This record gives sequence, C-alpha cells and structure tokens, in this order.
Amino acid sequence: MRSIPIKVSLDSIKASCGSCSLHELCLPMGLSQEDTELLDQTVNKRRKLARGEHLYRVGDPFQALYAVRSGFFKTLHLGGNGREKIVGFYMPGEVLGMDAISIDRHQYSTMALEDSIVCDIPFAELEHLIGVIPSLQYHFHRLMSGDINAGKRHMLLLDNTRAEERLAGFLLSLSQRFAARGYSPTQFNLRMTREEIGNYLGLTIETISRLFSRLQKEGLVNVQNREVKINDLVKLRGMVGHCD
Amino acid sequence: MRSIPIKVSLDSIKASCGSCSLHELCLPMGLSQEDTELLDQTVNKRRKLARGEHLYRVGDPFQALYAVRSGFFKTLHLGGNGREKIVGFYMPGEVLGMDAISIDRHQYSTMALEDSIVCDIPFAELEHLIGVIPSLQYHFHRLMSGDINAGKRHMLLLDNTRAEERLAGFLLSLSQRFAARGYSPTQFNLRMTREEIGNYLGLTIETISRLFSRLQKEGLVNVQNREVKINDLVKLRGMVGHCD
DNA sequence: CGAATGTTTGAACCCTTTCAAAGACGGTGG
DNA sequence: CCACCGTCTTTGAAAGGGTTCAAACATTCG
Repeated sequence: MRSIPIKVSLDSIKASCGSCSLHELCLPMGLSQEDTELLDQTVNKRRKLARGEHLYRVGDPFQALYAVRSGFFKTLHLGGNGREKIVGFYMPGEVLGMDAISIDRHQYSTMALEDSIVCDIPFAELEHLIGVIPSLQYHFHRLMSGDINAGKRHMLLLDNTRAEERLAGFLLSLSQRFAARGYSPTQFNLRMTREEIGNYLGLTIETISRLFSRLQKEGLVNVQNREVKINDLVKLRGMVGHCD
Repeated sequence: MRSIPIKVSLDSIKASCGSCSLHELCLPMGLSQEDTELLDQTVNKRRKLARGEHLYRVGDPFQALYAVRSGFFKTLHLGGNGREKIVGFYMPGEVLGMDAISIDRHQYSTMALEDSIVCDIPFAELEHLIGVIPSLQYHFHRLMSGDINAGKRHMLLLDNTRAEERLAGFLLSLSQRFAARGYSPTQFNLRMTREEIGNYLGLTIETISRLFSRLQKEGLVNVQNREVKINDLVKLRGMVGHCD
C-alpha cells in the first residue's frame, strides 16, 4: 500500500526488444535487427506490477497484449458461482491476452504472483505493424498458434484421471519452460501456492500436499516449501499418461 | 473401400465463399464482397470425406487450414501409451488445423464423424492474402483467438468435477453452436458415440450412459439413441458450474 | 438374419474429496 | 530479537462419486 507512490513513478520504463534476453522466445523471435527496431517503437513501455496486483480484469476492454519481462503471472476465470479457476501460468517471454482479440474484452483476469514487469504491446499498433512487416505476421501467427497448443496441452494434462499423473505433468511442464529460459530443469522455485496448483490441476490442496509428500518419500523429488528439486526426471515422465 | 474410385472423382469441387451460407461464421466473416472474391481464388477447392476417413494425421506436414463445409469432425491426440484423447469436435463453419501453424506439422489427427466436405485453405497463400487484405488480417486474428477461447472453455468444462456438470455443459455447448447455425438449440442429433463423448469429457462410456438415463428420468432431456431433445434449457444451465 | 458394434444396467472397489485439527512458516509489532 | 498472528501446509479418518468388471440388451449394416 505504502509503496504505491513509488510504483507510479516507476510505472513507465523504456523498453527495448533488441537488447532483451528473451527476444528469441517472445514476440520478436526470428525478426531481423531492422524489424526489431520497428517493433521497439511500438513496444515502448514497460509496466511494473507488485505481487498480487492485477494486470487486467475480466471485462476490461482489450487494448494491448502484454509480454512478461520478468516475474510470474496467473490468469483466472471467474465462474458464475464466484468460483475462481486458474487457467494458466505465465513466465518471462510469454505473451498474455491473446484470447481477448476475438471479443474485444478480456475474458480472464491476470494477476502477478510476484513483483513483475511486463512490456505493453498496443494491439492496434501491432496490427498495423503486422501489415508492414511480413516476418512479423508470420511469427505472430506462430505465437497465437502456440497459445492454442498450450491450451490443448493443459487440457490433456487435466484428462489424466489420476492426481499423480497431473502433478507429474505439471512439474515437467514447468521444468521444460524453465529449461527453455536457461534455468535448471531440475531445480526451481514454485511461484504459486499449493492451493493455486490444486486449482490449476483440478485437485484439492490436500491432495497436492499428500502427493508432494509421497513423491518425496519415493525419492522422485525433494520439496522444501516452494523449492522443488527433481531427482528422477525419467521416472517422473513415466508417470504421465498421454501428455507429451 | 469399394467407394474410393467414386470418391476420388468427386474429391475436388469448385468452392465459393461468396455464395456459402456459412460465410458469416467462417473465415470470410466480415469481408466485403470484393475481398471475398479475392479469398475465393485461394479457397478454390473442396474435398469430400467419407465417414471414418482422416483429413490429416498427427505428424503430417502442415500445408492448409480446412473449413468445415458440411459434416462433423473430431480431432484427437495420440498418447505415448496408444491412448486416444479427443480434444475437439468441429461443425460447419469452424476452421481446423490452426494449432499446426506454430510447429509446421499437425499435432492432432482429424477424422470425419460422418460424410463431410471441407474447403482447403492453403496456408502460404492465406498468409500472402492476409498481407494484402487488412480486414482479412483482422478477422483471421479473431478466428485464431476464438480457437484459443474454445480450448479454454473446454478446459473449464473439464474442471467441473461432477460428471453431471460436464455432460450438461457439453450439451449446452452443442446447443449454442447449432443455434448459431440456424438449427434448433433444443433438438439435435449427436454425431458421436457415447464413447467419444466420454473420451472428450474425461469420463467412461458407462457414466455417460447412466447420466443420460438419469437426466431423462428427471425430465430434463429426452434421448433416443443419438437424437437429443432438451426439455429444460434453463435447468440444464443451472447444473453447470463455472463454464458459462 | 446374424455378427459386430454400440448401449444400458448392476455391484464392488478405489481414489479423491470432504471435514477436522495440528503444525510450520513469514511478517508485524513490541 | 522474540512472541504473536494470520496464512499456508501437512496429516488423519470418513464418505462420496466415478471407475472397473461383468453381463444383458439394442442397433446397425452387410
């Protein structure tokens, strides 16, 4: 609360895709230096968000996509009964908000799980730029298609009836995504609570807790609070049914 | 088998988006007559598929998107253990294959559930056309975004822990989509088997069967083989948790 | 008509949920 | 620095719902 005045003064920071370490994962992937500079003129603002702060909420008018620069986000659906369902976790280099393109309003709320920074990508300007830069068009379509696939993979994860398979698949998914960003695939920090994991996987918090205990007892992983160490990546893969 | 020679002779049929009754649902939605004619030059072929025939299979190189002209399709994922998981059903006006854009190969197999016709949309040509027709760019992005949302809705459906909620949500989803195509929202034919419904919803065939029996006993629906009549749309909606 | 496929119904089992309570962690204030 | 408090996590026992296994029935299509 106290920190709001400080945050405001830091809200806008000059961004630069060209010098960003994530540019091979993010929207500028595959662009020439020249085209990246054009993109930089559109993606010219960064925004800081404190842990727990909303990037946007259900129903907000859609104006921009957001690339995660640093930090961690969750997106959630609000059911008619007040129930919250987490539909995705987003880490640096991933782009938020593409589901809103088709309806002009955000369908899901997005909240920072830790202090984070996003790059604003005003969509009207991006659309214009896509018409001008053919390779941006190509890469943007791949990005959207990748989001379609991420959704389908999550669905396949939820199709595993056994709770164990879901959690194993979840850990492996995190592992892969961390690895793609140059972090260890076997040792990482969970940014979300047990409850958020359970919600995401369609399981209760108690089941998540029991599973972590069991996996640890079996020596597959070590879990200390939010710190996860995977001891046997191969055996963990063997536990997952039909998801990758 | 015997019919293959016949099918081949009918395989290619001249298509026309301008005169297609689905053009407000499909790729040409919102295009001017002039732009639709340009699109017609690209979408110039139709393909007939017999029931049970594959449109494409996992691993096939990605070359075209396919708009369903008539009939019904399912898309399925093949798990490492040989398990099949149905990830989507597609009806006329819906576009197949957008998940493959990001990886250049089809990630899922697609099979006709009944004799069907699709319109070929060669993707390289579509990409070119998108660079030329701004409103096509706009509508194509909405189409992809819509596919992202369809996936998320399916995921929300699977999050309902109670089998009853999932089936209710499934019936409502079909109802809406039929209504959008000018068919009755309360009376329609299931194109898929109980097993396929169960697979899609993460339930067993027995559970689906029991649920239909129960819903019928409660007077909510009438089910005769594959013919469904919804008697109480409102009460059915009340059964679904957080999925619209 | 007959075989294959698809559907319905029953009973026992298993896993996750639910309900309950104790324990650990982290931040705040004295 | 430590005690306190709220939040998060762990663990236990009972209950519920869907699956599994089994068998009869219906439908479709050659």
